[in-house]
Amino acid sequence: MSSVKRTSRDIRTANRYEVLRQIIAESPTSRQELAAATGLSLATVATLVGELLDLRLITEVGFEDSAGGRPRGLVAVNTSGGALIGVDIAETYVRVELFDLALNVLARADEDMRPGESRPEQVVGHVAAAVGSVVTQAGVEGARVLGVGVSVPGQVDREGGVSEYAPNWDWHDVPLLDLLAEHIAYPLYLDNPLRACAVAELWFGAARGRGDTVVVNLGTGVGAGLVLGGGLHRGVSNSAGEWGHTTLVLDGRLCHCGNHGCVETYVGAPGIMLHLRELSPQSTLLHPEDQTATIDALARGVADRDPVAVKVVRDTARYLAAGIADLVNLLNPEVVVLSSWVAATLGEPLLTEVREAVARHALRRPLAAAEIVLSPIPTDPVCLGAATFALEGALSSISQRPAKRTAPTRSRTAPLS
Amino acid sequence: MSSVKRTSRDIRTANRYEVLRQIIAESPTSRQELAAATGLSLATVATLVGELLDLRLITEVGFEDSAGGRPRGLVAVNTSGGALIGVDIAETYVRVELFDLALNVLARADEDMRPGESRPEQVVGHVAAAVGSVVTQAGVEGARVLGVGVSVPGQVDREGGVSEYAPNWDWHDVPLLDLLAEHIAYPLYLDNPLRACAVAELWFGAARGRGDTVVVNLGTGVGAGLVLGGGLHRGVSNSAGEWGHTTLVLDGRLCHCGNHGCVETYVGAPGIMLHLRELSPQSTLLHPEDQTATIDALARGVADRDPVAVKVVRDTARYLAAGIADLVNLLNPEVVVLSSWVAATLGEPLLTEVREAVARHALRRPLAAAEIVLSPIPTDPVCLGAATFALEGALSSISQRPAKRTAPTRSRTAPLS
DNA sequence: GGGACTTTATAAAGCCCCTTTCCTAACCCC
DNA sequence: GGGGTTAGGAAAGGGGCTTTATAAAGTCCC
Repeated sequence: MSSVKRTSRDIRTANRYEVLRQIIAESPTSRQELAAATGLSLATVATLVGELLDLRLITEVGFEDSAGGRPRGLVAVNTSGGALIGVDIAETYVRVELFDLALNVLARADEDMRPGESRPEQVVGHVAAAVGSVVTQAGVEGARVLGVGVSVPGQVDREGGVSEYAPNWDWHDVPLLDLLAEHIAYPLYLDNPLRACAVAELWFGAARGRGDTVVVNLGTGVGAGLVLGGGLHRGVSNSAGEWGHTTLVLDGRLCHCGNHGCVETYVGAPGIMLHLRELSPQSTLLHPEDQTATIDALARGVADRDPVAVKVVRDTARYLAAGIADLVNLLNPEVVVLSSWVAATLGEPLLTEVREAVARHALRRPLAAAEIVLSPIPTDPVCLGAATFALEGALSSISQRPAKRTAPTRSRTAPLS
Repeated sequence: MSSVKRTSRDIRTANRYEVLRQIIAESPTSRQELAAATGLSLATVATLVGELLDLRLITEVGFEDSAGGRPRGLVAVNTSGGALIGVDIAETYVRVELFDLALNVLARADEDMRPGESRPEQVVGHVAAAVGSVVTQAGVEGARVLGVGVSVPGQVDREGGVSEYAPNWDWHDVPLLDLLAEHIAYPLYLDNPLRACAVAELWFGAARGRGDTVVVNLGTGVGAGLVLGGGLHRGVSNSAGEWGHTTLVLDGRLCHCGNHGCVETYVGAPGIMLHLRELSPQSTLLHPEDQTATIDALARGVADRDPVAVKVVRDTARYLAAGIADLVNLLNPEVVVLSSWVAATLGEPLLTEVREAVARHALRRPLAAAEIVLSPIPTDPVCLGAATFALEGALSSISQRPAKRTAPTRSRTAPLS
């Protein structure tokens, strides 16, 4: 057989996700509202809510006022019913956040990594320390940590928990989860930041309750997470979404991937800095060794109508829009989300320019269907997405039958005669 | 709710497709083989085979020799159990093919359209004439025609049967199926050639039994059909796959879509001709008014090691490969199929060059997973795909309960107290 | 030629989903 | 406190798939 075997169980899992998503999004809510929002029958919603109650993921929190008639029972996320941890391993830092079940950040730990620290053991050490730290800070008991999602750049084998290739450290087939498991006792889940951001948007962001979505990630690196058909599109070897190395300019700038003119070299933070330097080598906006400071300065510059800043952002938006228009034509998504720190920092001015430029490039019909937005997620989307992987893991590992409290009542009748 | 609601019925439909696909692919086959090939249980396969037998789509054709044990019953496509018609409406011609249920071509009719003939009524007239012709030629009774699939270029609303936008004739919102229904009494299905080719590959070609596939269409126009997650990816407004207008060269050749440097202007037949003319304006390969003749001549030229032809094909392959590499990185498919007449005509030499050039551009991991092949479909893939839409339509409209042909033979034993 | 063994195909039963229907519970208002 | 109204749960029903049992149809061998 070819593609994954679909079974009725997948429907159940998807519905369970959907209901929980809805509850998290709108926290005191009633079964009626859930049924309306998900399109499921009241009975199904009731059983799913029952499951989630049994798992202590949600609790009953009173009743709605009624104007004649039995009042609706309200359920809400049981914020103290568990904790989820998201780990964002990046090139220069490790960030770990601990969330309650409403996905509020309860604790955060950042560890900087010096340029030399590229051995897996060193990275694992930082992660373990930070995870220990957030658990202590938040004061949760270990037993309540439902899982730890880990995001590591590059190519990932999620089932095996292996970082197959991490370009920044030249890792090859590092069994990251096994190494982490020696220090961390909670269930571990591995994936990469592109997919973490995408799943964060799917659960809590601009893709929630919408159709096909492209999550465009603008950070130091660039990539796209694809939410197609209601779920993450992973491709056949879990490496879909490598959009950063799409050729944008034939024979353009040299990229570290070896090709020329990749999207990433124009709209990634280093590419933006390069453009700024080319335009105005002496610009006060430029902080040569600090991407974050430079992008921050650019954003302020745009607000102050600094012509250089405006031009840099506009040019960046045009490059970006050329790429996004191609995505819109190819995939015909309902939503395109601009995510990650560069997008968050440059914000509305970037968005406006991108919208205009995409409108000039894309075909009419797919364009009409596509809405381009900034990510509405206020915190670090990678940590949030990583934690979401842990949440999904915890939810999908419910398979034990409800235990059917059958006393041993001579179940199988003896053969009569 | 957002994306399509999935129900257990969809599973059944998918399984029915899968079983029939398998039977068509390997025609006398047994239930055992089907179960092994599809991963379904024997019982499920048996019921599905029963359904297909009831529908007269397949028949029992004897038994396998056995070496001890009951021999396996063999089933095969019931070629004479029905006919399917595929209609390929293109810019300059209408081609109609009539297929038996094994998807062999039984009859074909081509109608040329003069440049002036762009009114929907004129096109509909040609289609109706050609459909009538193939039915007569093949000598099938009308009642045995299960459906007619129609492919029309551009943007299509398949539910409504409307051609929302056809660039070559500047059609807007033409209710094509309604117009056709006045002349054609069979069930009608509408879509566009990109998706027709993709679905042809999914059922009968390189995507059968494989994972995610990109079908790259090289004809006068260029586009991509996406087979993701075991089914056609349509996007949110059924216009996914518009890959021909992806920007390949910033500020490159002007495209009729209004942009510059679209893939289509380089690897579509007119683009290839333009390149040939630029390289060698007096080339004997060039047939200024005839795309087909020129591409044929190019193919022969490559076989004869004509340096101009070789260079044109190599350059075309490089442009094409740059685009394909981006698709491979973005979608991480298992298969990339080169389809349509330009790909079929240029054949192996093009494929070889494309493979090499993609290998230079794509990232290692997605590249390793992707196999690039020529379409193995020997006939017109658009007609075949269109007919496949009709087949899918006929199959999915089975909802009537099997009627339980219980002769009153007291089958159910009376309760023996 | 008839048992023994093997293999296939169908029937029955069980489990998992989801939905519809019915009924009780809970609340408002008069 | 009763009538009207709405919520929520239990039961029944329908569709799907699988496992297990049984019937059917062969081969092989004595």
